[in-house]
Amino acid sequence: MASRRHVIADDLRTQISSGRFKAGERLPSEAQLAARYAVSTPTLRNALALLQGEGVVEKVHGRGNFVRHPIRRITYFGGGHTPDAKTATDAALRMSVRTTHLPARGDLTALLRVSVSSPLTEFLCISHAGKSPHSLARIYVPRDLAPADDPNGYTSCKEVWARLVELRPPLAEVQERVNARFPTPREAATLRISSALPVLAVTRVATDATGRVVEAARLVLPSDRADALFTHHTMSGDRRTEG
Amino acid sequence: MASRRHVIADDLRTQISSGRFKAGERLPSEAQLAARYAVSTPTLRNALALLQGEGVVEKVHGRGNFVRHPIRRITYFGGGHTPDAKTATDAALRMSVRTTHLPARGDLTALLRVSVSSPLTEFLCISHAGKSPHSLARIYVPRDLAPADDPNGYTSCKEVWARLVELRPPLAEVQERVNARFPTPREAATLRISSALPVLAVTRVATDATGRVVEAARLVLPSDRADALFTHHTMSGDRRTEG
DNA sequence: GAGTGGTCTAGACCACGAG
DNA sequence: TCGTGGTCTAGACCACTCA
Repeated sequence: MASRRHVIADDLRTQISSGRFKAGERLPSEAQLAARYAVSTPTLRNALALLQGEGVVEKVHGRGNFVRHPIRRITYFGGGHTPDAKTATDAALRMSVRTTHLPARGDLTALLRVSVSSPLTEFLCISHAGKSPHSLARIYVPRDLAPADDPNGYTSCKEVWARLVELRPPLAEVQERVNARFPTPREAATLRISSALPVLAVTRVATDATGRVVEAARLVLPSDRADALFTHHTMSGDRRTEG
Repeated sequence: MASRRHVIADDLRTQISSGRFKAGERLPSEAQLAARYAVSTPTLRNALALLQGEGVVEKVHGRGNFVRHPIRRITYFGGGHTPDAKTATDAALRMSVRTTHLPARGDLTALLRVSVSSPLTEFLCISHAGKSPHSLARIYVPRDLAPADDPNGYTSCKEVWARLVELRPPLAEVQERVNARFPTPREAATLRISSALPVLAVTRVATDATGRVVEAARLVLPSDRADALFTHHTMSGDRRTEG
């Protein structure tokens, strides 16, 4: 009982992996493909949406559907690594930062465990690879732990993070909650992805030894270009409950 | 530039959160809602798909769309916890296990770092809450680390895991790769979810002190009912690269 | 302006669930 | 059998990209 879109997606996938369509190449237009498979455009688009979700195909509005270069995926490393350590592993990634000051409100108060209107600093980080954005991070820290405004502005993410780490106490715990969802229209526009492409949403909360939340972050990773990787080393004597 | 489905989804969401539609209640049929909002059925279904992705609405084929009971989400705990520890946190969860023996093939050989046709044992675990399935796990272990077949069969997951843990050396590292994708048709049927609902896919690889892979697992968590949570404790002197 | 994908329409037919 | 959701059709119109 395979639906039509799956049959078409399977056929295109094998044609791509067999080299019939090469990486970076543009596929025939959706209208042509629909005619070739004798289906309507919505059905063909559903098939392409499957391949897009697998990271095999990339849709670009107004230009066409393109075969993705294989495994140009970025990996988010969880477990205490900062974006700085993350980007260090992939030098090809550019990252832009925008700093804003704002009062705590809504669910941010619960995340950071601060009272309403408590002063916060937001870092809006967008990483790019080539011309298209790859991931989006909104990082919140209490104002007193954020670097003072630099009249020159911070040009690089690295610079901001170096100052941030200077200011704050060592982290004791990093907790990351991960789920899959669709992007908000705003996120889809910022990341230039289809709103039908699921994203990996990571909510990261870092606390110091006193239990104070020193950083909360909301990361949005498009599923077609990013994974998250969590590594846990079991120390001797630290065997978790396994029986 | 809010698309129609987002407007409708927003309206329904506020009606639900305001108590206009109560938890467990059935929404009007899609045809009725489409008429009320003066849109076509596909558009209304897109709006419902958004709410379904948020876990606000649950679709049941042949019966209707239902308002979900709030936050009946299960959490997958990453970082060295086994399913046993996971289920212990939520006693309401039933879990069924099916054991199969199979030779290593395809990407399983790479995951477990064994040669092709190397003997493996697969545990297919499906957790249920109430009558509907909640998550799916395929766990693979080398045959020599798997408990021998019990003529009585293992009735509970707990029993299987107790035997499994007896047999294997203590874990040294647990690595979990997480991404978001759409379920395969098979997964969608097993979990009784729509194939348009994204799932959280976790690939877990556990190695012992010698570097041998003692367990590989593929977990599928429907995004409307499950999160994954990773907690990392920074030991003193174990400050990760942060500068 | 030509060609592309993005969204939507107003139906059709099939598959599922319950009485 | 009936009402439900699941899938699909054959268009339409708008937004974006590029020459």
